[in-house]
Amino acid sequence: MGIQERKEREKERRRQQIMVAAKRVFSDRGFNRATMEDIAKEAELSPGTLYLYFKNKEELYASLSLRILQYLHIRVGHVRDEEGPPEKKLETLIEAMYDVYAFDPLILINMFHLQSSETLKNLSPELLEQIEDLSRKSIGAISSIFKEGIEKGVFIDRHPVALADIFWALFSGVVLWNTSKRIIDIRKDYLMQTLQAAFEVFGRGVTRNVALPAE
Amino acid sequence: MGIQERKEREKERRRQQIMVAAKRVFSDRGFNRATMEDIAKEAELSPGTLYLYFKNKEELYASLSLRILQYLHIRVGHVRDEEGPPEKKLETLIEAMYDVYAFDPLILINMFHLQSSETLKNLSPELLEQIEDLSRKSIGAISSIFKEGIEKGVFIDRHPVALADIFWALFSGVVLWNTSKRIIDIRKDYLMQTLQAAFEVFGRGVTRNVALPAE
Amino acid sequence: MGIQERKEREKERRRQQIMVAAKRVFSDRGFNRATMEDIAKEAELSPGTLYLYFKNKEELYASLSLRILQYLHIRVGHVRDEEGPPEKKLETLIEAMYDVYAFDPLILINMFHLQSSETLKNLSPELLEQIEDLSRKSIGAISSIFKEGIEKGVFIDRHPVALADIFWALFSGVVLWNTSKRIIDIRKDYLMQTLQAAFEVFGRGVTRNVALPAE
Amino acid sequence: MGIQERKEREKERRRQQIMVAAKRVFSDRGFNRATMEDIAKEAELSPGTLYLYFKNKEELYASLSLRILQYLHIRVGHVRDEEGPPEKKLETLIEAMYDVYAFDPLILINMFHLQSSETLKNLSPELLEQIEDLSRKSIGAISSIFKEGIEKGVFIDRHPVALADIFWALFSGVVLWNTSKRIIDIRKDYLMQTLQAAFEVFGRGVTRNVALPAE
DNA sequence: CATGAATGAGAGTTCATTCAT
DNA sequence: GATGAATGAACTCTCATTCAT
Repeated sequence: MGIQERKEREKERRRQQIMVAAKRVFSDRGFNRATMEDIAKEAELSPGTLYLYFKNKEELYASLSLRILQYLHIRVGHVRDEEGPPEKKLETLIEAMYDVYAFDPLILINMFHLQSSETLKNLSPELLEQIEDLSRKSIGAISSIFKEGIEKGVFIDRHPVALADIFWALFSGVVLWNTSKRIIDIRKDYLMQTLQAAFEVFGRGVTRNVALPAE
Repeated sequence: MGIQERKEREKERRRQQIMVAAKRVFSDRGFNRATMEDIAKEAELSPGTLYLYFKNKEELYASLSLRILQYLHIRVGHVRDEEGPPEKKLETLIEAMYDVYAFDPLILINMFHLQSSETLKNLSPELLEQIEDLSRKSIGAISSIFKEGIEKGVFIDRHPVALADIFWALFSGVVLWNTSKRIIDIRKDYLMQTLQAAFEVFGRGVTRNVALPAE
Repeated sequence: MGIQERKEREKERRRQQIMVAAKRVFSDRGFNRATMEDIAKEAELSPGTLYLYFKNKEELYASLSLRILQYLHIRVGHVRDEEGPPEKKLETLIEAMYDVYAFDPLILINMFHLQSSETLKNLSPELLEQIEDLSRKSIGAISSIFKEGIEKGVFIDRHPVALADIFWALFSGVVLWNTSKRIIDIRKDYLMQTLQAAFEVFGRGVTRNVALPAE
Repeated sequence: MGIQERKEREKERRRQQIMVAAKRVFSDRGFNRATMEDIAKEAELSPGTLYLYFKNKEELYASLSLRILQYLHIRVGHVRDEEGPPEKKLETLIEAMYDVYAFDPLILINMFHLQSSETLKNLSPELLEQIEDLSRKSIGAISSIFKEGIEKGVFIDRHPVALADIFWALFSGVVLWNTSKRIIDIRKDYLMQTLQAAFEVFGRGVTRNVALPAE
């Protein structure tokens, strides 16, 4: 058993090693321009080995997203389950988003690309299922937060899933649009300011309150 | 002169014909899986002809975005220049977004993909310049609207460009996230509802008002 | 008839116009990298027009050689037919070579390339026949000069055609090798000195004389 | 170590295998008409494999020349370094040329084509450097031979490099011109006789001697 | 398990040539 | 005769993937 376990651990380590390399290469060159050989070199492995751990290039790419989705899932789960008023939870949720971004910015952007792309259609059913599952659960958890807020009269009475979608769309939209602007003008990076303002606007917009705090 | 003109018109028609075909194929298969031969077949032309009108595949892809960017630019310009209070202008701006979406949903999604992708880096300088220019001007026009609103005390006092970025990011984020959800579950399309709610939240969030309308 | 003639002349003028353009483009870019469109642009004509005057690209290329071959043929013919001792004729022959080179260096190099290349195999029988004919006649004329010299005891008793071949090979070899050296080191061009020395060596080598002039 | 060595050897064998096939195909069809697929088929390999050993078609073509250049370099080096009077060295040098020709006639002709062609300009700097280097050294060695002969009063007092150029130009010119004649009239091949006569003429021409042997 | 040489289908692109105008 | 847009075959080259070692 001990041997079994060690082998398992080693196998997992290898996977991580590959994913770390893949992340770097995909981030550098983008999905198309990155070759499996590039990744193999970066991981100091042979191309063949990559295929022992990942079915193909697309799955390797998608696998990167999985980790961050898991992290997202855990974090929003915690936010949903914590004690406190909805306003507070929204605040914590926003903080979670910053952490999700900080967890791995490049992979996050990778994932947003993936989400809205052709690649999604060509994944193996199992992997697609995992991605869907984590996405659904995360959106579900966010929805719950808004649902609670609506029920407590704190948030405006819109479909909780819609609010969750909007929240997520705003987050991903700002990150992507910022990336795009930086491609054009590499010097300026206003992501944090823009995200902060975006969440502020969202908070104000979703909050029902008559007596808004003086902005 | 008549001949010259006719030729010009025909040339433009050919371009359109190719772009229509390209749009279909790119939307169907995505950028990578779409081949120039696919597009040529769809356009009932030979592969070589495509290259008489577009320098390469990426430029053809990017050219699709240009038309919608021009439309966007015109629409937001009008909104900025029209008479009326900022609240009204925001409403018109939101309507413009619906129209931009309706103008060509597939191309719009194409464009959002383009914005946040490696492809952007590989365009010809001229085309990139055009895209940048229209983007900058459009964001600039949206900024002006918010600036006016801030100065008149209607909108919260945040950097107008940040508000414009947020507005645009929200729009693109919702459209992309919706697309993503539909890949997973093809049956449901809540785009319009979600967009509406998103703009409502944004409107509420950006409006300074003491006395918010009962939602 | 006058009209007929004028048309003929104009047609010939067009041909020349194209050949002038072709020469420039072929010299600049080499056979492969030169495109028919390049040549058409250089000639300020349309690609289609080129095909009214030349069957295809290879024939256009080969046609360039024909003019210089004709010039060569005329010049060596004159040398053969002139009065004077063989030594003098060899001198005049050498002068003719300089003139052939000066007649059009680029085309001459073109022709040497053509001679020893795949292209030769793919010409139309008529054109090939013309080239062969002029080559044969020119080599024939040179042979005659040597034959005469041999018979008069001035030149060494080797097969006159062999001597002609050697003479021509030396000339083309020096020109080609010089071209090659200039590709590598563009600054130095010792063609004239080398040619002069080459012909001197040849002259000394082919002359039977017991009493060689002190060199 | 044994394994390493075996792999090295096998790799070299593969390269040879490809070069042998390439030689055949290039000789048959010439550079342009030969396709990489042709060569791959001839080598009983897949097109992709060719690119594991050669960067592109031009480099494969040029690589053929390298071997013969190396052989040339070695042979002329030996001639230069051997003991004996200059006349004897020239004789040995001429013998070396026959051997160079015999070493691989097709490749030699290939190389002469390469030397005087556009292809040369498009090689990778490293390969070009190698070719240049070997050419320079070989011409240098030949020059040394002539230099010695001049100093000893055996050869006429011309620039040794010029004499080397002439010698090489004569050799390549005769080989190329013979090839050309054989394209036209495939039956007759007087190469050996012509070469012999050419070298004889050259020897006589370059030798200073007052008392030439009766020819 | 790991390797990495080999694969080979397939891509984008070019360009000599044609032909309706 | 001249045009030049259109053709489409053919090319080089890439790279995800496989499999014998």
